[in-house]
Amino acid sequence: MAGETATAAGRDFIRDIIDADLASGRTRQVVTRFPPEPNGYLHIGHAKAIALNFGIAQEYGGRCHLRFDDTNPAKEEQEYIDAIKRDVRWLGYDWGPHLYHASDYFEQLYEWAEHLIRAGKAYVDDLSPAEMRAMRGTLTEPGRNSPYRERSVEENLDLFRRMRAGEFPNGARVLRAKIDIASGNLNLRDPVLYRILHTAHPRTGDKWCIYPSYDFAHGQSDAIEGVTHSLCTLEFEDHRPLYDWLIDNLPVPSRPRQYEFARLNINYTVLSKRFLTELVRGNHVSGWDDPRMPTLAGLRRRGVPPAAIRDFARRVGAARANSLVDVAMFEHAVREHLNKSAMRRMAVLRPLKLTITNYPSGQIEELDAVNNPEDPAAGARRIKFGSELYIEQEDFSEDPPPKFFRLAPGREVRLRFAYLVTCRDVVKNGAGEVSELICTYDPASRGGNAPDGRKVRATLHWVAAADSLPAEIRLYNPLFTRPDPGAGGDFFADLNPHSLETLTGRVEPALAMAAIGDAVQFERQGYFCLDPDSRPDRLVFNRTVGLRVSWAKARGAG
RNA sequence: UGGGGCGUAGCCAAGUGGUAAGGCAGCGGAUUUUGAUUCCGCCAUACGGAGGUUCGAAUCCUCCCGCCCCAGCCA
Repeated sequence: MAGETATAAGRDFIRDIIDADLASGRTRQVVTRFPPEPNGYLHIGHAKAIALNFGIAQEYGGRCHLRFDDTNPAKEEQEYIDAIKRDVRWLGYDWGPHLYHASDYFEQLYEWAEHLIRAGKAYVDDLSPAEMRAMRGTLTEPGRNSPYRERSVEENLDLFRRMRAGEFPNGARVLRAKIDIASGNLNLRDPVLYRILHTAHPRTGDKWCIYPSYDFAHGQSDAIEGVTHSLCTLEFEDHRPLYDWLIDNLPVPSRPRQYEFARLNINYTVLSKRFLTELVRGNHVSGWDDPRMPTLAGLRRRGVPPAAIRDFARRVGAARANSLVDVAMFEHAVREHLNKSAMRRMAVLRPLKLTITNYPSGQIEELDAVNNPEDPAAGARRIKFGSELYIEQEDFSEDPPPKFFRLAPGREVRLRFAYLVTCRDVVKNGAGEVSELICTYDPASRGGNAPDGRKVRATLHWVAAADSLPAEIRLYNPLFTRPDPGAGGDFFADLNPHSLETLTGRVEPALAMAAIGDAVQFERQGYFCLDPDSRPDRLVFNRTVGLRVSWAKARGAG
């Protein structure tokens, strides 16, 4: 992507392999593919794989295909196909005309299955799933050959064709590769190539009632498409011998190679489709796009820029060691991108009234406020100031602890872009809580500086009572309370009950013009974006990520 | 106990026989009308451990330890 960090593209063992393949002439043009199964939404772990595959294709002037691995109609849905395409595009990648489905190749795969049968390298097995499991052996004991293993080519062909014709019920028979039932690699113990599944397929409808297994579909699809480097995660490592066996024994048009890298893990969240699906189905979150979810849909709604995700993927790199990345690294990438682009606005999350007694009651004046100190081109805006304002509750302390620089009785601070004010009195409600601050201001400090040059330790954000809008503010915290959710045995017990905090704050009027998804920085608070739940009379903002708070640690708070 | 992998700082991660990149986090300091940003500095005599080869080893050899994956007609 243009504009990506100037740092050199990450080096990794995959790029080293490609360099060598290019140098030796084994590869002319690099072709990769991202092969999701449409049985759930994409998450940031997939983003790593997407960035790797599409990124490599871009760097080497090759191409990357989007291919749906739709070989199991029992689990796959059109909704997921649509969502995946939307998310990959949003991430910033384009597969051009190269949109494929494993189901596009069903006829060819079927023919190759017969080819294997004719070559005496595949057979129809009548064993039940339970029998097959019992005869497969264990991790330490070899399996035993199926009694159907030596059927004739003619009988296998006949049976396989009748499987296709729908003559048998689900589970009655399968087609198996004849490899080595005693192999130490369980994937080579006569793996299933085809199973009977009387289920309609999202794309092929009722045309098929037998479907190829992942192993039989994946490598052959790669070969059909001319994929040169088939990148997948570590758990498929044991499948590589099978991948190669099939390629070696079939008249495929090209010779793809599989390489495995470690999947992404991030602490305080979960990156497994199964668990994410459970969170959605169990209503632990509002949906796949709940901003607390690590899904691309959730991150988008939360306000994370796609470029930040790409950058994060690049920083994390691709290697073969299992790892658990600190979510702080992700947040850093998000802040880095938003800092440069987000307009600054003032918003008070937990309002505390502040009245300036020596400011002419009813008077309103306009002050200049820069939109983004990081980007002069972003210009400035006018904000209204009056005698009645709101500041942040946490910006006042009646009995300030050491190192607390903000407002306190008798203390003077600056109101950003406005004036220096001094707290003269504190008003409390019946419960003894501070409900209002009585202050005076220095008329000579307009803009925020006193003519005599005196300094203040703090600058507070604020909003004018009469010129601000109420808004719902949603603060998101980690979805889980422990860095490794589920490691204690119960994944749901680790859910963070405070992962969502909803507040009603007040924001400056300029925010009414925001569009859904627009990123803004609420000064001194963090980056926020307008949520789709917003209505003209009820703005709703999501906190994408907070600003760094170095002083919070000093006082032992979070 | 079978097969396949992986161990470099708190977290990622380069390194491929010549004397440990970079990022995140952290810690100092400068600047600052966001306790933000930015900037400067610090942060592995050490590469899971023990032997060995070599003038020289994170890199080669041997043994040991630890962790991950595999027994779906899921992907």
